[in-house]
Amino acid sequence: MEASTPTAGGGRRRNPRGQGERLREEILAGAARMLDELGDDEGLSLRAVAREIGVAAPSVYLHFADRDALVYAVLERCHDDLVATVERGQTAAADPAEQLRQHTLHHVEWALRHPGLYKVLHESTLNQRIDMPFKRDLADRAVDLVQRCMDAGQAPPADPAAVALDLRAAVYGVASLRINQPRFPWPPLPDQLDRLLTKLAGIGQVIGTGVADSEA
Amino acid sequence: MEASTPTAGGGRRRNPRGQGERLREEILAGAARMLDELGDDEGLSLRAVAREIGVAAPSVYLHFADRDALVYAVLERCHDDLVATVERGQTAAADPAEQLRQHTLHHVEWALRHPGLYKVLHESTLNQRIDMPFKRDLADRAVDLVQRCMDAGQAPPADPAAVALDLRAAVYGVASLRINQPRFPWPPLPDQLDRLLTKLAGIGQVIGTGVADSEA
DNA sequence: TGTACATCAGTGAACGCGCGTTCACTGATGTAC
DNA sequence: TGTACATCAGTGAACGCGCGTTCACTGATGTAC
Repeated sequence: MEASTPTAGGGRRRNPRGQGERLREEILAGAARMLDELGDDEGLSLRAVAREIGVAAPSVYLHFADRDALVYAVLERCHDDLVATVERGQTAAADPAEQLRQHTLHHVEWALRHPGLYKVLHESTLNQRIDMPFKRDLADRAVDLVQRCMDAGQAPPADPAAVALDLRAAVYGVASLRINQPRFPWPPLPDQLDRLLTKLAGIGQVIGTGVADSEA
Repeated sequence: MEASTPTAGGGRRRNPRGQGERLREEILAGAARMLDELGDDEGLSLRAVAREIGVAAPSVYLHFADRDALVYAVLERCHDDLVATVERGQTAAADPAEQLRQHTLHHVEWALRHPGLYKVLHESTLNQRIDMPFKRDLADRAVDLVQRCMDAGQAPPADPAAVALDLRAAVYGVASLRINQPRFPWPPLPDQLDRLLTKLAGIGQVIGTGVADSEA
């Protein structure tokens, strides 16, 4: 009922006093949308973002120091969303192995749902210019899950950091290849991920008997 | 002795009649150098390439229809070089398993030597715009090697295409992560690759006894 | 209740720049007669 | 041997464009007195 529609009729109403931060949100959302379409941070122009949300170009400077700061903010928020999605996806899982499975699956599914953003997050040249400490979050959670699989006897004992690292490389590789070569006839995702989990972490194998049983 | 130096003293001598193709080579080499430094095809400008090799910007059009055509040509040549390097690296190998090992190792080492080019080859948005059939070459060779490992009893029998696909994802993931996050303390490359070959393809395991022996 | 002032949320015009691409040209070298 | 012509390997100037960033500004809303 409150007529707070800011983008009614092509025009944009200025935010009320004290609500200047709303524009920040609009800029972030617009930039995220455009980055996801572009798949490359070099292609994103400040002016295009301003145009997209119906604001003058200099207005962006009210909230971001420069283009890099804007892209960084988008990526931080973007990574938070990825982590939240992965977390949500694994709450229903009964045991560590199933949690790791869901973690991996939801990670790649998020990537395929936001291919451009995933690319920018992991492959943009911004990575070389400045580092993004928030990225360690997801990596740390994966190490933790692998550790818990081992503790629960659902994965053979090994160095959890090394196993998680190999898993990370493979899972990222799967996501990135599918995004970058969308025309290639990739096999079903869950099967491939289960195969990788089994082979790289020993998930799904019966532990301690020497018998390797891999039934779908 | 022949004073054919084309870039002596800051100036560039026009190529002799019938040797117009030489400029094409210079453009390709210059563009490759710049792409390797940029790591992103969007950042490459035609004018910058021309400037780099000391030629007027319109001269590029004598050999390439537009910027995309230039980048495509660089990437094709670049992939050929990668394949040749990998091939050369595996000639000394005694058996298929060692060939696969060398193939993988030289692949990633080439990537780390030419990080920007590897990125552009696999991650540039040009991939979405046009496809690069020459890329299938390396993938096909990997499938072939896996098949031969299985035939030689150096890897457990399985679908070679699936095994090669998983290996490809993991190996690409390893290379790409190391390139995109150069500040991360990655473990030694050969160890990680051997681990992946063992786990994903079964290389280095004793076949047919049920005993999984993984000794370095 | 009035009014001067401060603050907030932006805007419009302008700057200098590098870009992709086009166009008509230049000048050296070969070739036909 | 001479000369007109064709070809080749480029070039210089210009076009229109979108970019990041700056600057002084505007106009609505709150606040002190």
